[in-house]
Amino acid sequence: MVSYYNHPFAMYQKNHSSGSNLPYSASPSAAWYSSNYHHQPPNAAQFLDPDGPPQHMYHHYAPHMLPQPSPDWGHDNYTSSPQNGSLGTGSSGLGNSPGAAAFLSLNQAASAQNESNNHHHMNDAIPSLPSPPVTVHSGSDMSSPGAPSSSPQISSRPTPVKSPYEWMKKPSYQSQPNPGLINICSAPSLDDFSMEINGKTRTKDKYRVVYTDHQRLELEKEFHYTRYITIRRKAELAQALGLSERQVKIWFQNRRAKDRKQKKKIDAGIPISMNGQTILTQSHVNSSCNPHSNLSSLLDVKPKLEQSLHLQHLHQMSAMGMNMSQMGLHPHLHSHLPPPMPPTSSASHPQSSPSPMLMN
DNA sequence: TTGTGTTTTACGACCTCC
DNA sequence: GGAGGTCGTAAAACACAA
Repeated sequence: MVSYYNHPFAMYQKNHSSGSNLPYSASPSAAWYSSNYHHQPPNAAQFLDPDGPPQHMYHHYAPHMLPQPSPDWGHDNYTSSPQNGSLGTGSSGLGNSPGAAAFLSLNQAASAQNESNNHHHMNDAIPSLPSPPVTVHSGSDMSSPGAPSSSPQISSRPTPVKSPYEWMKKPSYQSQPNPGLINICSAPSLDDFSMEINGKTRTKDKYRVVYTDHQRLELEKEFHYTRYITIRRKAELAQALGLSERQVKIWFQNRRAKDRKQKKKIDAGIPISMNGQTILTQSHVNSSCNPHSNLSSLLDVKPKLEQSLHLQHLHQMSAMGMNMSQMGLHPHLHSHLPPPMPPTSSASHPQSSPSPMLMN
């Protein structure tokens, strides 16, 4: 079973083929293997100095300071109106497919990369975005404060679509009118939120909320910039997405865990396949210096185009010698070619590796 | 429709660091 | 002590086959 459903970049594409349990074959982990896995977590000082990370922190990650991908990169077109069901109906001239828009954005980014310099990828994109589910509580570290309303309509995901354009008709689960307003108006007080489940305190409203496609997209994009988000970026992202900082933090933790899990699968020799086509194996990981391996991260951006077309375009870009920078992606995705294999010890055995806060 | 498997949020336990 | 890390797990949400 292959499900791209939950992948923020593939949120519009449902793959109904069987053969793999992985949610997306060219997973972020794949991208990570090819570009990021050698990075170590920044230390505490880096996190704790939002305004002045050490110089090497910029080397590691500084989307605020580095040339940013074009704001078009998946934002303006198909994430422009995640709350009102107008996903993909933005200004893209490439049909109404959000994926197509996303893909177009990549190409636009390639040509407009210079223009994207000095732009913060989130700050550029987010302000124009509609309000995501609004955090109810002023505190930034509450549990699920930004959770969508308990309305089943809001919390349920979009109905799986059959037509490539079906998504245009059906509002996403998060595309209900003013979910944030619902949150604000109907959310119980903090004291009313907790309840006991098997002796554990959980939120009463929902055991867990389902993040909107837009939220996951932005989180995923941020994750591709860096596996370890800084305090500053965490706050920005939380505010931009209407999540609490705690939610952002936990999302990154879970995301890293997911990466490790997938890495273990790859290390175990379990190929990651898509549409019955094996596209990521240990050999792919080992050959991460291959230009195509950099492109593997782009496979996360699964547009609503036919995948073959998508892959074709990627290969075309590759053949044209287009690198990540030219496509407007974050420099460290391409400037730090990793060793053939990521240091498995650091990823899988935290006890045997330096703590993130040890890293300097 | 139902059962099963996977993924996604969220948390607790425990760790290190400052 | 508080921050954030990993690890393991619970349960909701979801996909898909029977």
